[in-house]
Amino acid sequence: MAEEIRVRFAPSPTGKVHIGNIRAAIYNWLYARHTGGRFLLRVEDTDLERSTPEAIQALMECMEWLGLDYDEEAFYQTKNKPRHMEAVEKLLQSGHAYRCERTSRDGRTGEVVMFRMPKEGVIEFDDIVKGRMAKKAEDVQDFAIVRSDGSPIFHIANVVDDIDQKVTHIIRGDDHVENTFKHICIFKALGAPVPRYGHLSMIVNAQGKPYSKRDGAAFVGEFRDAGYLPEALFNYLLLLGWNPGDDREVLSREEMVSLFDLGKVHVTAAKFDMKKLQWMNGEYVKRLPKAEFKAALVKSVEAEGLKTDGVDLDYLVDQLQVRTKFLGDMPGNCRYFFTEEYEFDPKAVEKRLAREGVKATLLDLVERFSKVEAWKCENLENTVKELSQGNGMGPWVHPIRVAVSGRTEGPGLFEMLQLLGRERTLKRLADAAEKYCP
RNA sequence: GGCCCCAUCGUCUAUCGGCUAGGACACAAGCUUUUCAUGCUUGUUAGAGGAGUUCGACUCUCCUUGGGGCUGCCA
Repeated sequence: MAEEIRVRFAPSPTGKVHIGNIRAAIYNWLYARHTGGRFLLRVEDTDLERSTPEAIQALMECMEWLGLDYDEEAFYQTKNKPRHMEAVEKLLQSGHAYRCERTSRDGRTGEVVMFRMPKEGVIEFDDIVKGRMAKKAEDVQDFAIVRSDGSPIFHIANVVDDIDQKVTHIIRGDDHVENTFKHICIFKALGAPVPRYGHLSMIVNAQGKPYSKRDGAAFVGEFRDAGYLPEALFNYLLLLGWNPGDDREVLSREEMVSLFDLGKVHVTAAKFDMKKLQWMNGEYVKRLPKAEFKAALVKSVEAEGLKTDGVDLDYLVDQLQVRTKFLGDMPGNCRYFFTEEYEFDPKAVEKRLAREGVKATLLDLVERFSKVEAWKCENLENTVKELSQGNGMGPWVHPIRVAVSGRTEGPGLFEMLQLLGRERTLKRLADAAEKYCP
């Protein structure tokens, strides 16, 4: 039987999950799901100040939001400290480590434990994404594995945890390549099998530097709060460094799992393109089941303390879904359907209402619309068509739109009027004529 | 400075020696049209530079240039 593949996502719970980090999680998850292996979570909570229960909670929420479910119980690094120290003891006894007086960068002096690097030979490994990697042992310095306060340092904790969690493939950020040469030596010194490695390129900004919060939204939570759909973020991040080999871009989770190939992940850094993410989100919003979109609409409306009574929501969804790029745009882009306290865009008023003759036009429309028998968009459209006599409906359509919605864009005008209903339409036309027209 | 890695449209990318270099985002134009979108059609834009290998190189090799990573008692 083939060895079971076990990968892990090992974030430090700092309260916010960076997109570069979550992309590593995505690739790990996909690799595990594709190969039928296990995706493990290890919380590297050794930084006691930042590792609060709230931070861990936030991390878990981000993973759940993206559908990154993990197998087995979450592993907490702090709980494995005895094992870290056991390993250190073993290294000390075998001569792979030694105690040493040292002064740290920030001026602390004390006795630390150093790992002894081999002094000759070549350390090499086959990186699943970067290919053959090699480095002369002499180019890697000895490094500390236990602080002067007795606490284990990342390098030893990381390796011991990977051994204890039986991790077979370590898929992590590019910034760890240099560490890998060190870690391989630790695995060997401990007599443990060296796992396979795959190093992921970084997500960078327009300047080619690592993408950070200075460049825009950089944490998963920010995208969630901005109204991005988890599947859209997931899909976009996946495409940033991998593709199925054909022109498909919008992929279902099943397709992703079956097509994903770690060996085809790109070596080069990828620039984060918010515009394309936005497009991707629009694709997912369009594909959302109507019921789901409707639920989001209702939720957003009620969140503002408004009621959805009296509005044909299903018909509104038909009109709205195709022109909504972010669920977060609601209810802003359709607020006027649910309240009489909708805002008027000053520019729209200026251009479409505050003109000579518009008042008469609107009042005339009130007259004509009130005679329409069935309040259906076709009938309303016919009414205006009669007025325009085939010369274009602009002179009527634009003022009506601004009068009833306060804005210049939105669903088809007559669909909009149908949704608003006769009473509200007539009142809004009359009120706007009074309030904004000369 | 030292070590490691990388290099196709503005961006994400296809190409695994045969290329009139394809797709997507963005941008522009057109169609549809009452607006904004959607949808459809079309267009502009790419192989960093130089050697070599080869019948043939974007694809392989080397150099140069440019970019990035690492060089902690951070992870």
